[in-house]
Amino acid sequence: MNFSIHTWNVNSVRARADHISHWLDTIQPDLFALQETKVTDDLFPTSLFEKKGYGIEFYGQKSYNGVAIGYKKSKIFSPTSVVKNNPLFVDDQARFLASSFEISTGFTIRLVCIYVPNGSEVGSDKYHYKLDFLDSLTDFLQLELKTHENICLLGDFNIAPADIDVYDCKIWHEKILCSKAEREKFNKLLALDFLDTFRVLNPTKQMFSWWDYRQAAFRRNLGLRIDHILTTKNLFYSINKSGITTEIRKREKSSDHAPCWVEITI
DNA sequence: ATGGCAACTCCAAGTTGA
Repeated sequence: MNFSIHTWNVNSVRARADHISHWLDTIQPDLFALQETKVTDDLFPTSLFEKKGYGIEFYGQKSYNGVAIGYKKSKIFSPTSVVKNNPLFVDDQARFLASSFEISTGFTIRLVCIYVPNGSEVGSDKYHYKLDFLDSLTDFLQLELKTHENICLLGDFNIAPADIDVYDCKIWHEKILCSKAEREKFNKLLALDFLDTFRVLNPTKQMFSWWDYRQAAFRRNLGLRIDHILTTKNLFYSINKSGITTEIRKREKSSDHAPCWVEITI
C-alpha cells in the first residue's frame, strides 16, 4: 500500500480556502498536517475538507497559530489518541496536535503536528519561549518513543537546520531561524531516533519551503527550508521519496510557505 | 539604517510573522 504524508503552513485556513481546495484536488494527500490556521475551533471550515472526502482534527485560537491534521476517509481510518498541546508544556498558544492512525492491520503511525514559535529575535523573550517549547517537545517525544515505533514529527519548525537550507548563510548567520542554539535543539530531536526525511533522501539538494512575501523573494528564490517531516528510523525504511511542492507558492495570494511531503510504501 | 508583504482585528492602525 502506498500513501503520502504532507505538511503545510497555510497562513490562515480561511484566507487560503481556494488554495487548499485546489491542493486537495490535485495532490490528493492521504494524511496531512496544517499550521497557522488562525481560527477558533467553532469557526473552523470543516466542510471545506469534508466535501472532498477528508476528515479533519483541529486545535486553534483566535488570530494566531492553530494546527490541524487531515486524513483521506476512503483510505485511512479515523484518528485515535488525539492530544491537543504538549502535556509537558504549559502554553496558552495552540501549536501542537498529535494523533494516531492505523494505516493497515498492525501498522500504526503517530503523527505529531507542530507549529514551533518563530522566536522573533535571538535573545528575546520569544526566543527563549521557542527554545523551551523545543525542550519540552523533546521530552514528550522521548516518552512517546517508548510506546510507538512509527512516529512522524512534522510541521513548521521555524529552524533552517544547516547552511545549505538558507539562500544566503552569511546574511542569516546567527539570525533567528539559523542560530546555533536553535540548530542544536533540532539536532537533539534527531538524536532521539529521528531522521530529516528530505535531507537524508536529497543529501545535496538546496530547496526551500518558505520565501518572504517582500522583495519578490520567491521569484528570486530567496528562501529557507524551515518546514520539515521527521520520522523515526523504523518508519523511514518505508519512505521512497521526500519533496517540496513549490508550484503552489507561484499562485496568486499564496501562503508564504510551500507544502512538504513524503511517499511511503508498506 | 529602515522597510518592503500579508493576515489578523471591536473597521483601521497596530501587531505578528520569518
